[in-house]
Amino acid sequence: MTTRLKNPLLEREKFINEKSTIDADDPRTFSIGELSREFGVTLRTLRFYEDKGIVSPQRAGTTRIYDRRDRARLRLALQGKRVGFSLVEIKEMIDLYDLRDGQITQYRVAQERFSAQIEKLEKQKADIEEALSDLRAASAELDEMLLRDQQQTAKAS
Amino acid sequence: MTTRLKNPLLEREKFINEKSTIDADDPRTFSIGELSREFGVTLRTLRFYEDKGIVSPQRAGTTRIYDRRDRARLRLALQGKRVGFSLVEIKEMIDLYDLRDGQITQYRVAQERFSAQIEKLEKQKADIEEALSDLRAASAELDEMLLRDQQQTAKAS
DNA sequence: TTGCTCCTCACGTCACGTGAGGTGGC
DNA sequence: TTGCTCCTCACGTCACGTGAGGTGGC
Repeated sequence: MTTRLKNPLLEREKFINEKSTIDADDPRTFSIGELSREFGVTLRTLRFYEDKGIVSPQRAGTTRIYDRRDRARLRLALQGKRVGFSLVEIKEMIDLYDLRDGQITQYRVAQERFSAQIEKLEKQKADIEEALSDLRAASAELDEMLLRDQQQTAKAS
Repeated sequence: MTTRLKNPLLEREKFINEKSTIDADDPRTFSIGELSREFGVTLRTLRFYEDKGIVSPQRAGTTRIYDRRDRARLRLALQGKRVGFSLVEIKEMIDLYDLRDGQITQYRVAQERFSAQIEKLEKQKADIEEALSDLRAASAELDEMLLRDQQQTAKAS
């Protein structure tokens, strides 16, 4: 039997403050407003993520009741977003992770996604660097023109 | 009187091949398909840009006829896009430039837009760098887990 | 007749923002 | 009664992509 696997994104909590421990059996529940405040997202975002199948809160009448699992999935989703995954990609990975059968294929899939995303980000970074050098050059040329223009004006007077 | 001003983005032709000279009085015209091929954009893009007021071709019946001015504006727009300006920002700047009254305030406005955009891009670049280091760390942790997992399996057998 | 180029709707995408209009319990 | 929190539509945003269905001249 393989050991119980942990998701590295779940384990790393540099960006989202979390005081309580992670325990899937904790019966605590949360309102939409509580999660909204805790994670700094709007109510609309939480409802949108429900529409996309990322969270699936219970209902008390029409009011949503989120449990620890919803909260954990939300946390993963937001960390996935930070590194540029789409909500569809995020849902696929979280669902896979939620199966928790510790299959090595799960690692492999995650590794492939991570590598592909790293490549995408590197490409974006290179594009931005190109754009920056273009803009800086254009800006410098504007400065020069302004200068030349002022010199001409001075000479003419 | 001030000297005739040139737009630095217009003068720099590193990315878009341009064999002919720039002459606003040139009577040459272009079909949508010609411009599409020349600039590597779809017909839809050209029609969309017309909708946004970036180009405004004549018509022969229903068929669009683009002139040199449309072509010059399209070129500027695509260069603006490369450095991350929105179509609205692009239109504003091109319209300003098209007035060609050589006002120093025009430089100033352009300079401010350029600086603001440089800051935006630097921010984006920093965000991507953070995302990359997060992803790389997560990826490395995944590798370690896989390794530990395999060692455990080996020990158990 | 076929092929090519052109046209106009108009809905879809992505991740929500932003009202409008209404409910429920303290 | 007021205030707060919650709800469901549903359209808007951004820059197009992607058909559907049709026209016009070689």
